[in-house]
Amino acid sequence: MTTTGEGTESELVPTPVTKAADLPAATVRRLPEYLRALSALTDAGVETVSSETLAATCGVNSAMLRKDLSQLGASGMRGVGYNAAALATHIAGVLGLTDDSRVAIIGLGHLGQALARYPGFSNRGFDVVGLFDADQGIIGKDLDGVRVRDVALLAEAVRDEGINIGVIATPEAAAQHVADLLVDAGVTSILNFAPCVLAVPEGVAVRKVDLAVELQILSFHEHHKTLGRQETGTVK
Amino acid sequence: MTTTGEGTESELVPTPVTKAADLPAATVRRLPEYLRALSALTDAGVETVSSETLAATCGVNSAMLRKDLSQLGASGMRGVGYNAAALATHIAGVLGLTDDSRVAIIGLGHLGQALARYPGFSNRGFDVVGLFDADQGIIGKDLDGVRVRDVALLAEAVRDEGINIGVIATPEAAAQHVADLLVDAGVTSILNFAPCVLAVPEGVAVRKVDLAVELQILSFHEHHKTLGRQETGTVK
DNA sequence: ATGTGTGAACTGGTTCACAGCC
DNA sequence: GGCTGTGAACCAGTTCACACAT
Repeated sequence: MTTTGEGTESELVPTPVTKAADLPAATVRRLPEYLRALSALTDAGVETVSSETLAATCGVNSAMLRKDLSQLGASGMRGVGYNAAALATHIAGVLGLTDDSRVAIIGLGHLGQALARYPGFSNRGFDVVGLFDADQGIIGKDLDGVRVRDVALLAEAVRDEGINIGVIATPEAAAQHVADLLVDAGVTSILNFAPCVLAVPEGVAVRKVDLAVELQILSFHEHHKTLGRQETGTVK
Repeated sequence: MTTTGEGTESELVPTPVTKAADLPAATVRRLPEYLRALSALTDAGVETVSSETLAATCGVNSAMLRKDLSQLGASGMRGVGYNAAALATHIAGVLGLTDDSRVAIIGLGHLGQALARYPGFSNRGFDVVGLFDADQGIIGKDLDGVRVRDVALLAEAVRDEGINIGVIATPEAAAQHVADLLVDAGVTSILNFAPCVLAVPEGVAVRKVDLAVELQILSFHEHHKTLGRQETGTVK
């Protein structure tokens, strides 16, 4: 079974480790936002940024930002702030973005095609190297330079092309099967857009994005605003 | 059913209130998943379901499910379980799905077009009645029976067509402007796909979906898995 | 016997407030 | 002065375990 991480190599090292082994999940969720804000700042020529300023642009509390950053071994200068460029590099390193991840998208309906062409992926360190579908009408089609292949070739491609993230954009009915294919081929990170819960073995990370769920949550707030008085429903 | 009609505050009322006024955010997030699982069950002919079973299909702890349900005034029968159909109806009522929400999508690039045609919206009680863009090359185009209009007509349409949810699928640069338009037109629920933090007044609910962020979170886990095992761990 | 409903314990996450360094 | 780093207080969310209804 998937060996549960056992990085015994650096246990004796006495230094304040830069290693970000087990960050709280809540912290990890916020890192990409920090990174994006920092990129915007450095692009604008900013060199140093205070936790107060950065937190404001990310919509979070400054104390939380500082705690998050200290948890990953990043450090600012007291009285000054953080070096924006260095901090961005550090966060990118913690997130493992230094070498591009190789992504396969399975299911090239409207959503899958949109994902395949989504500039935010390539812009932020993700190479979409594989597109797969079961529909002969789509197989062979070229999307921004990547040809759609038969899903039967998925396992081979995962091995040969070092794909390490699978994005499932199939209909619900096919999602679990595709997940099984990915897992069998050795993929341990899956992003699932199908509206269903996937069963995967331990050690495989699955994140689910259900577009309709987001609308339903908004619907709840909308519904309860219109019930009686208005409510401060500003959620994140 | 769902007598959630009264909008009056009920602090003095001694009865076990059916009111789902301020549900914990964590509970609200899970309701759509419960609803989806229940729909699947009723479609399969199931009449009664235990918290244990339902929780398993939703991937949550059964005690949490029971607590969630009791918090919205739903009730099962001790020793038996929950009536699947009645529970589904009740949750739908709490989420405000009894009358379809009217959705506008702004920005019809690849992602916006995919959203416009996403079957999960109409299937789950959302009417996409408005499509808007600023690009003359897209305005006028017909997407599954809905014509793309000039974003200049957005405010008018919001008022005339009772649009109450806005979905922003524009590039980052336009997102805040569109959000302002929506807010000015009276929309208080926004789903934002642009990778930026929107500034909105109190009382406006914004949910953000950043597709790249999800990949970055997966990247983190992937990165830290491979710190322990350096070869791609194709373990079965 | 079975499975809900819920107080109580627990875990994780956020905010506060201030000591310490620049 | 200004701002980071962090213990302590606080709060939300989750799990446990069991009384109680059917």
